[in-house]
Amino acid sequence: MVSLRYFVLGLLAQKPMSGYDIRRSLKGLSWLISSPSPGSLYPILRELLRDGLVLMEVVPGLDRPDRKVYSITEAGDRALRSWIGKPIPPSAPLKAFLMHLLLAGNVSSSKLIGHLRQRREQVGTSHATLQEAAEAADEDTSPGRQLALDYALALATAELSWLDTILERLSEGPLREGMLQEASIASTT
Amino acid sequence: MVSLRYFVLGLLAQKPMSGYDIRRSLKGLSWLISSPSPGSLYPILRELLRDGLVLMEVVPGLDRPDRKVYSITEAGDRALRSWIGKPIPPSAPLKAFLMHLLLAGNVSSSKLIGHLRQRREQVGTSHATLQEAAEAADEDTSPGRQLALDYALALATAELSWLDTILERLSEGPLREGMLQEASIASTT
DNA sequence: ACACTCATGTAAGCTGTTACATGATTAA
DNA sequence: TTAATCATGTAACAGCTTACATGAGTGT
Repeated sequence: MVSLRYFVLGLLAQKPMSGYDIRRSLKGLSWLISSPSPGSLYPILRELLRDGLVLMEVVPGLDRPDRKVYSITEAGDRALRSWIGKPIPPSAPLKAFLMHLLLAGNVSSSKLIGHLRQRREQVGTSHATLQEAAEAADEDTSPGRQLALDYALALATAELSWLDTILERLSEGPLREGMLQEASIASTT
Repeated sequence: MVSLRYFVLGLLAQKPMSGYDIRRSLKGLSWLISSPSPGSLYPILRELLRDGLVLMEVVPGLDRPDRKVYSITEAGDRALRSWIGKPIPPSAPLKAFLMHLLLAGNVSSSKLIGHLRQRREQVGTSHATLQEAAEAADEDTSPGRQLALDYALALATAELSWLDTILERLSEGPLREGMLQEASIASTT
């Protein structure tokens, strides 16, 4: 469900690329996702091709190996948009959400806001749960547990505040330059 | 490497339990880890038994099904401590780190501090990377990418500040009651 | 001579998941 | 009688990873 598959499709939606190009692209996003090994990327490309979501063209390389350049099809575009529209399960790791954001931000601002709102709710719920657990903790609670709880609570609080800030700004108007860097810096310095 | 395996072992180090008990215990920690399905838990117990890290005793239940109660062995205790002592790879998800913290906090405060310091370094590095990426962003950077970057940056900043606060407090003295709740609240309200 | 980048792939394994299967006891 | 709790497990699959394999060209 995290699906590198769709993330790759999202990259191909921007421009046609070979497997190697994709790996380089993904390395540039290493702050977000650990670059997939060829062992996962190439099979994914074959599946996308098999399912008709991409086309493949062999571009002979002069002085270098041939490249298989993949480009997205209309069906692929539909599949991508449908995937972006789908809600993200609360259990999904943060990275899955960031990947969704990244793709949604390139496609539809209303879907983007929808995702942010949904995330705000999910984090709000888990924040409440954490706070209950923290309040229920007493001197019998193990130190490790107390630490872990406080850690998780601090992060949930920060995430919540970031989401609220961004949602407020987005409700005032569309995404503009300079709107973002300030959000994180202001809320944390 | 995340290893539910060792987390289960850590639970058994506190008191002997049956598979069912463990599942209940883990449900109580659902804010930390999604309770493993029986499909992953029972095979793990069999492995631990096979490797001599736990013992198993069948406790016949009157009026209810028999229970297989597992208890940790000396070898299991050694394996657990050795695991807790191992550094956590930077690529590990946050949850893996929290699990480590939780176990380490119950075992050795020096190892706990070691883990926190190591995490501080790792988050510091990724924070620096994120900040570089954020500074390199210009008006050509896609909105999705800007958002995702800022999101990740805000979280890394919050995590860093929590870690610094806790490490400072721990350097002044051992973990005491009331030391924690304040940490997250102070840094976020 | 050695290592690195370009470029593609396969095989085996790890760590988990979902869904299924079984069967007794207790509460609504 | 229907559902929930107690208690154990299997089978199949998902989504990766690591390590291996191949081969040309370029730089030191």
